[in-house]
Amino acid sequence: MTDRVIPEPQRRRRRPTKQGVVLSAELIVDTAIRLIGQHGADALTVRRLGAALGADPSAVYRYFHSTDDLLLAVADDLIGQAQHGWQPTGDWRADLRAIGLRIHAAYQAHPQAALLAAHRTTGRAHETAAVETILGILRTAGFPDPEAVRVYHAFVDQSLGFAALDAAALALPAPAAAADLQVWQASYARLDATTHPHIAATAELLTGDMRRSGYPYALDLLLDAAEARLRAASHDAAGRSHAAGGDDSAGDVHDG
Amino acid sequence: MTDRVIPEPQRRRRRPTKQGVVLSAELIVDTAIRLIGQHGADALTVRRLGAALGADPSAVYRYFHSTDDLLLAVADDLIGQAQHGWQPTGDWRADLRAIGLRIHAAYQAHPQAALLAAHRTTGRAHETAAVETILGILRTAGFPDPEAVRVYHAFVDQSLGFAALDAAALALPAPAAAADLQVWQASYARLDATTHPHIAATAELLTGDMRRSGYPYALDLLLDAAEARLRAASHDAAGRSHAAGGDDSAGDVHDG
DNA sequence: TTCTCTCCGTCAACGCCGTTGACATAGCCT
DNA sequence: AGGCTATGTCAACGGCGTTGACGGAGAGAA
Repeated sequence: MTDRVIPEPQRRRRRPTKQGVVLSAELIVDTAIRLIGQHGADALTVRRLGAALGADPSAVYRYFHSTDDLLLAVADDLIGQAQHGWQPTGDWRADLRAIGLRIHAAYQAHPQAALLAAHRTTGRAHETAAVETILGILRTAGFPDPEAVRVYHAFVDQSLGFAALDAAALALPAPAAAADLQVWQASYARLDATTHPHIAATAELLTGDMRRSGYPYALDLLLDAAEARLRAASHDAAGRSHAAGGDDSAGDVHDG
Repeated sequence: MTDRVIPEPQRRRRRPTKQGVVLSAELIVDTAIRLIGQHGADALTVRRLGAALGADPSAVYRYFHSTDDLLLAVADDLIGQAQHGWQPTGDWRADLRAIGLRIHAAYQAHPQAALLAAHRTTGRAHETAAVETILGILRTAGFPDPEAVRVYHAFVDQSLGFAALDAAALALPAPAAAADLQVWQASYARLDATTHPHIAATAELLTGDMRRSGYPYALDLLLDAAEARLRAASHDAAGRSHAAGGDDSAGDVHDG
């Protein structure tokens, strides 16, 4: 059997399962998300999903080609969730910060799906809308196009990178997650000060900080640097009509 | 059987397998990395690993408690590869930049393994050495401890996040990778200028920039911002003994 | 209403997987 | 030379994703 899936809009017959449930792709996706949220990432198996649905596990294959296909469908929901209800304020820095935090939060909410989604380019409506929004914020703020594109790239990939990293931590099987957390308290907090003086000196700060995501701070650093480059670019443009463009590192803010 | 593992340094008897191979933790890790690199992340199963080693699959459990334990060893090995042969120059910014690029490069060299390993905290020798080195660079440069820890966290997670993201792109099956790349040229380059004006205006720059990793640029932004905060902190410390600190976060540096 | 077609839920089975208990033997220490 | 035990091997368990075959149920046509 090469393919037992019929696209959702073409479905006509809805037949209840033995336990009286009427299946649909949406119901299966929702149930999968609920399963992951309630019992952890490793709770998502086709057999358990079938049980949670009140259907034979193999019925899922009438709606999705594979578990990967199902997870991508879950992921597709995510992109929309990150943008849902957002409104621009006109302050480019505040807007970018809000978008970054929303992306991060949306992926944290469904880490298992985030792991698959973070590194794919879909080209679908939600994604292109986000790209357009972010680019628009940067260009309207006054970033020259080449710089806007570079900042866009850094911003998006940093957001997705952190999202995937933090999601991966959340998506770990329970014992592995516990082990990772223990490492900081059990291992790093007890390293010898003679062999690891810097860790020993900051152990308490470290264990406190590593509990949290490093993303908000890293995001602020990125926005700091972008703002500095924006100022340098506009000073350049205002002060001189002939060339003197911001070089690679934009090191010098040669103005008052 | 609760535990059949004996720590590597305490091993005395080395007994060849039926096929004449003398096992060791190092050999198993190397074989695992080779397996992953040759046949993808899914190729790492205990049974296949045993076959590749020329040993019974269960022999692996004489060296690692579980596959997760083995994976942590793989992760630490990658960290070790990144640090191998590196020497500090004394210039904190150049040193951090070099370390970041090395981490990124080491993971790119084994993208399939990087996907599995990038988000784990191992607490093992190579990892603690790297943490100690990076913290040392920051504290020696003059970052106050709380700031040093935050910058460390942002720096490391940024490196690992980008490494994982870029590794994922490299590790995609060939057709999927081609599809992802095509999206930028086929989909984004042809979006309607009326619905997506910013994308349309920068399409050429976008397709050019998205080919490359955004990490080097993002790293420079992070170092820019860190340098600015370092300067602000030392000016504060030098110019004023009473408080008046930087507004944003980093409020109290009641140290020194 | 009845007939027909085919969708789709179900069952059973396949071949993987990680892991573990029991066993045997080879290598080291005395 | 002999014993201890570390360590490689074997067999088995329960779980996994997936698929082929089947039959009952729903919808449209007459």
